[in-house]
Amino acid sequence: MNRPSRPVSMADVARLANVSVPTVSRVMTGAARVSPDKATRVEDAIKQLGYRPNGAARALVHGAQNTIVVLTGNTTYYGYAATIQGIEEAARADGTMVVIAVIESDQDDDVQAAIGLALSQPVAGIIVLTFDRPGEAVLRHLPQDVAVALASGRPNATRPQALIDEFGGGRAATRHLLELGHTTVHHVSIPPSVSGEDLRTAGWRAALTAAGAVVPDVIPGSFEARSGIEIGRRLAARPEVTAIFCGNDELAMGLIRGLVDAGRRVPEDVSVVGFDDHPFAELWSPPLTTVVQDFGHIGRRSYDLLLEAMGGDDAEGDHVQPTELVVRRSTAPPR
Amino acid sequence: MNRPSRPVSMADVARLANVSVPTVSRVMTGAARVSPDKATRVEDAIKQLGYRPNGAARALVHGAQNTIVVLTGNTTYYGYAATIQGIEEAARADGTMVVIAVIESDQDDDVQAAIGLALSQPVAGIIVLTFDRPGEAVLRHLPQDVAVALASGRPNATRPQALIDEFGGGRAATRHLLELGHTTVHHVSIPPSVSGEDLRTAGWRAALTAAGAVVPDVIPGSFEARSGIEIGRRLAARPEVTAIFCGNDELAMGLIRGLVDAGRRVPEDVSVVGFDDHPFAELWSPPLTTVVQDFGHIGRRSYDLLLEAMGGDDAEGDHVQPTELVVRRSTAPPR
DNA sequence: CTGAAAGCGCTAACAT
DNA sequence: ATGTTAGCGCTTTCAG
Repeated sequence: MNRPSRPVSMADVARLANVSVPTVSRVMTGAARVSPDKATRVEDAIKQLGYRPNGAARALVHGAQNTIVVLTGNTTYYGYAATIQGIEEAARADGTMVVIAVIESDQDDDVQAAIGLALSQPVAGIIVLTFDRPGEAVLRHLPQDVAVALASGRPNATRPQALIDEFGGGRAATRHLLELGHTTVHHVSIPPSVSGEDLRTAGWRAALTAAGAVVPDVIPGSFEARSGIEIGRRLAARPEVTAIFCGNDELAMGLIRGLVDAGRRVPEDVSVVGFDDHPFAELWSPPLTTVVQDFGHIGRRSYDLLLEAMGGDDAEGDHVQPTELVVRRSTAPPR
Repeated sequence: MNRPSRPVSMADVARLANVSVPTVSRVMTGAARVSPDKATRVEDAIKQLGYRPNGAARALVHGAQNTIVVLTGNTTYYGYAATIQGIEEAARADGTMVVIAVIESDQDDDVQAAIGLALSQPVAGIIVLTFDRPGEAVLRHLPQDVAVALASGRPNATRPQALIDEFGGGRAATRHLLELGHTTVHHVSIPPSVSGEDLRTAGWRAALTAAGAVVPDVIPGSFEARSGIEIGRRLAARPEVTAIFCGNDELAMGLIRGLVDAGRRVPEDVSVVGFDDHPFAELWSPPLTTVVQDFGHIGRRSYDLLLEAMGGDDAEGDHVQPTELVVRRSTAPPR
């Protein structure tokens, strides 16, 4: 494996093809016409030397145009992974590279370190996934002089964002349960991204209030199924709990698991609704009623918004992506 | 949102601090001592101007040292996401940026385009996730003059790689089923990364052969649960099928779903083993017996190997990560 | 300890 | 059409 003495530069190509460096550049970029004769010589030389342009040099000349950074939470969570996949698809179609920077802490110095590292790259713009606390922390530390777009569930007045209608989703889920005849709906929440309440929870509360139903205490959960299991076991002991709306599908699936383990039947004894339409939601037993959101679309959309922002348009492209309730078999009227 | 006229450069800082540009550089990098007086002035100026170093310029000077590229398949698959997470953690601890380039096609031109784009970045090295066909295609197109490490399931003589013992895992899963008393074990395979057989399948075959058991035809599946469901429904009609080893957990969970839908009980009628230990495997009903692999470890390990390769060490660091069978409740002796 | 000068690889502007 | 010159922002000599 002979590691190279020195990478092949444009000058090497020029020398071999017997032309000037700018001519090679013109052949590469197609910025100006080159005589067919020289063009061929250049192309041969490029092939022969295995020349690849140096992105750093290009970026130096006209400020990076083809790399963006995605600031995200733990990418093994389905929502992040799927959103990033959407961003990546859009970017790839555009010839843009995507740098992933994971930020798992909301400590100021961690966040600042990550941002600093990301911005020290030749970067054209940033997409922040603000689905959680670290995401929100990033927003507080982002310099003003970079193009930014958000993919998020919480409206933010100051940045263009691809927004999921979390409020509407939470409300729809709750209404569905109410319409089935449940007197009230309990709620297991995901950790809020800012202090206070996340919007899924707010939608739940609004639906309950509008219907004049009792609003039970929120049961705080994590993002993970494991916490759902435990909560399910606990709730199984409370016969008055007949309908539960969970902040995400992992929680809901875990909850069902815990409920069933403890002897409750779903949906006969307890109805459960999730949020996200995780790939496994449909395969769960029972198949999970949930709020569908198109993460891929959100990702692609946030990329488009970033492009606009990079173009200097101050178009506050608030675009709210509607959610849709999918009724499967984890919900039924109370007995 | 006043987008800046021009980004702040080191020269701006130097001017404001009344020092020369190299002095600012020295303060930033700590490459040489600077008088405390000037150092303070420089630091103040940096803060005041919100100066951030330009990575492209740095990369131009001494060839990118702090960005690596990960070439991967669809990142919404758990295995990829978890491996990438491992790489990212190791890289972050090291102050290295990670560029994700997704390659979903194994068409030569798609692969080449993606590689070209990735390498036009100022990149120090590449990690290729060769769990699938596109991953293997990448290997054929990778230039010789970049540092490369692989995270994969199939040994490759020419590159350092963090290797999962897929063969051993497949064999262990099959043996387990045989030891329970099943006369043979059927196999639903994931798509092989190269023509021929993947190593999970090979391990299955070896275990069967060693035990003198009949080797049934391989049932080809995809990576997704959906295909498992369909196969499960079909297999439910064959009472002689009492034990099935699936190429991954998604397939296994779908398979169980299909089996149960069609009236077969798991594990009473049919035992099922998966591969990967997907986060949901444990939560499935019944909890899935599976082969655990530590993707995070593989990711971190491949990063270390890349570092060695970048250091010029030709250490063919073949490191085989053992797999471990976890027996849960989806397997039992045949009736 | 510090500034001046040179150069990383490329592209844009200017002359031919 | 093509070569020459300059310059992107930074680091690294090299003087002093």
